[in-house]
Amino acid sequence: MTAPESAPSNFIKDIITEDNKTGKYRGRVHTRFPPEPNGYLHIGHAKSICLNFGIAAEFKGLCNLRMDDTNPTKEEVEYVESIKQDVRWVGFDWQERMYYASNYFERFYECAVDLIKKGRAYVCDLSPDEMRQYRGTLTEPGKESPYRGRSVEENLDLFERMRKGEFPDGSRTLRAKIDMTSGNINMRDPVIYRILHSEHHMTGDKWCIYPMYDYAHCISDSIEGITHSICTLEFEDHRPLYDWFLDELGMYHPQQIEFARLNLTYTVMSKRKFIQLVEGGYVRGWDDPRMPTISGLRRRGYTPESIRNFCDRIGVAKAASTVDMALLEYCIREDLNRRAPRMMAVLRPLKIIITNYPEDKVDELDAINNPEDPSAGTRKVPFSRELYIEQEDFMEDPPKKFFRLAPGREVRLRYAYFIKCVDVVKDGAGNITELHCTYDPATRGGDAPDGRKVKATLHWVSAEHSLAAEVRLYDYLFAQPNPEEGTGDKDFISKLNPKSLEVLQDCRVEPGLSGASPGNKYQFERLGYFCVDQDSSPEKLIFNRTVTLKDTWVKIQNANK
RNA sequence: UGGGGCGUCGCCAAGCGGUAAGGCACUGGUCUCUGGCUCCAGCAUUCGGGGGUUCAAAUCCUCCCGCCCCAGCCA
Repeated sequence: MTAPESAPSNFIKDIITEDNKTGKYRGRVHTRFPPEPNGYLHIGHAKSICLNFGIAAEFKGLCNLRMDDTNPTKEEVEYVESIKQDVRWVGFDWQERMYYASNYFERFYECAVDLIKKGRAYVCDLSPDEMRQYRGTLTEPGKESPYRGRSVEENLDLFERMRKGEFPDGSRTLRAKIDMTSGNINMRDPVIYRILHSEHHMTGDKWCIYPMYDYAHCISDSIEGITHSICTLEFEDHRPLYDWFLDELGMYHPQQIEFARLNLTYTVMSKRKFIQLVEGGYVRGWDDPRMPTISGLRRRGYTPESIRNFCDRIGVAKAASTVDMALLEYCIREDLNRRAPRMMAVLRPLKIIITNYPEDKVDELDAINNPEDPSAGTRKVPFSRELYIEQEDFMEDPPKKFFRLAPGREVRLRYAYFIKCVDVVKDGAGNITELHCTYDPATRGGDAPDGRKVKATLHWVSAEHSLAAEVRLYDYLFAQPNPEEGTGDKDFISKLNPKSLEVLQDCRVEPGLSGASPGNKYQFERLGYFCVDQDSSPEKLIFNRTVTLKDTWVKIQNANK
C-alpha cells in the first residue's frame, strides 16, 4: 500500500472516528472498492479508490477490491483486467482480497430462500410492462401484485424451478415483500432475482437467475465484514433497502455512507457517454489522451501521484460539485515540475542561420536537466550554424510587450549565445522562410561578460543534429465548461472542441531524446510537459502534450484582443 | 403534487453558538538563462432569502426560494 500521505479530513472520516470512539465495529475499519466490470475506470472512480483505500490505510484497516458482477449481459473479463491494472497504477494494493460478487451466488440464493420462508419474498409473474404499471409513479402509490399472496411452499417451488431454468427470461422474478405505497420507490416490492439465460464471465452457465444490485451489494458487504460501505449520492434512496435486507436476514450490518461523485469541467464522466465518444469515432478509444479515463490520463502523461494529490485536494462532501479542470492541471504541473527532465524541442520550426558562425563547427554546450533538482545533473547540447527556433518566437513587427526575437533585436538562445537578427528572408509569397542572425562568441553559455541583458531566452535545436518527431497537442475535449448541462441525449456531442487534437508532424527535438521510450516524461522548455506515446518508436518519435506550461504571454495577447 | 439529499468567494471546501481556514482560478509585485518555478500581497463586513431565539447565529428554531437524485427484470 502506498504511504498514506494523510489527506484532509471529511465527514466520512469523522463518522469513522466517531464509530471507533463508540466501538461500533470494535475499532475495525474495512472498506471496499466495488466497480462493475462493464467499462473502464475514470477519474471519478479514482476519487472513490483514493477514498476507500486511503481511509483503510489511514485507519489501519483493510480495503477489498470487489467486482460487482451480478449482470452477466454487461460484464466482461477484459474489464476485470483493466480495472485491476488501473487500481494498481493509481497506487493501491488489495493484497489477497480480490473478490467477486459472483463468488457469493450460492449464498445469495440461500438468503433468498430464507427470505421466502420468512414470508418476505415472493415469486411474481408480472411482465416487465405490467410491473411498471403496478409500481405507480413518483406521486401515486403502487398497487400490490396479484402474485403477492402466494404461499411460502409455492414460492419455494417456483423459485427453485426458476433456478433450474424452467422459465424463460423475463417471465418471473423474485421480489421482496415490502410496501407498494412507500414514497421511496425502491421499497415498492423491488426485484431481487431476475431470469437471465446468459453466460457469466465467472460462473459460465451455472446460473440462469441473477441477483439485483440492491440485494447482492449489502449481502456482499456483510459477508466480507465491511464496516463502512461508501458509495455515491444516487444510492442514498437505496439505503433503506440495504438496511432492510440485512435486518430481515439478521446478518452483520455495515453502514452505507454516500458522498458526491466527481464532475470535471470541459469533460463528461459517464460510461454511456464514453461509449458514444468511442463508437462515434470522436476519440480514438477508451485510452485516448483526451479521455478522463484512468487509461487516458495515463497515456496523456498524468502520474499516479498527481491524481492522488488531486483526489486529496478536491475533498469529499455531499454537495453536487463540478471541479475546475484547472485544478487537475495544477496537480500534474506541480508534480512534473519537480520530476520531469527538461529538454528542448521546436514544434513549429523556423530556420536560423548564424552568419558569423563557422560552417562545419559544432559546439557542445552544457544544459541543466532540471533546475528544481540539482541531482538530475547536466547534459551536452550541440550547437551549429543552422538552427531552428519556434516560429512564434519571432515577429517582424512586434507589438509592445513582445520580448522575443525581432529584426535588429538581441535575445539569448538558452544555454548557448546571444544572437541578433540581422535579416529576414522571405519566399515569393512573402512568407518568412529563414532568419539570418549573428552571434556574440563572448556570450557562450548564455551570459554577457559586459553585463548586457536581453529580455528573452529562446529554446532552440541544431538543425543538423535534431531529431524529427510527431507531437500531438491536446486541448479540452469539450469547448464548453459544462457539456453535460442541457437536456438532449446527444447534445453533448455538439459541444465537442474541434481543436481538442492537433497533430504536428514536422517537429524537431534535441538529440538527447533519441532513446526516449513510451511513458517517459519531459518538460519541453517553455512549452509544456510531454510524454512519449505508446505509438512511438526509435524510428518515429511521438510525443503527447500532457499540459502546457502556464503562459503569461498568451494571457497578455488575449487581454489585448 | 410523493420520497431522499444539497445550498459558505468564479470552482472546490473547512466551520458543529463566540464573531468566515485552506487550495485552485484571478489580480498586482518579486525573482529569473524557461514570459515556467519560487516568494510576497490582494481577493466573502459575509454564509440561498425572510422572520425568530440568544449578550452573541454560517452554526439553533421557523417559513420561503433554488438545485440534484429516484418510476431498469442496470449498477
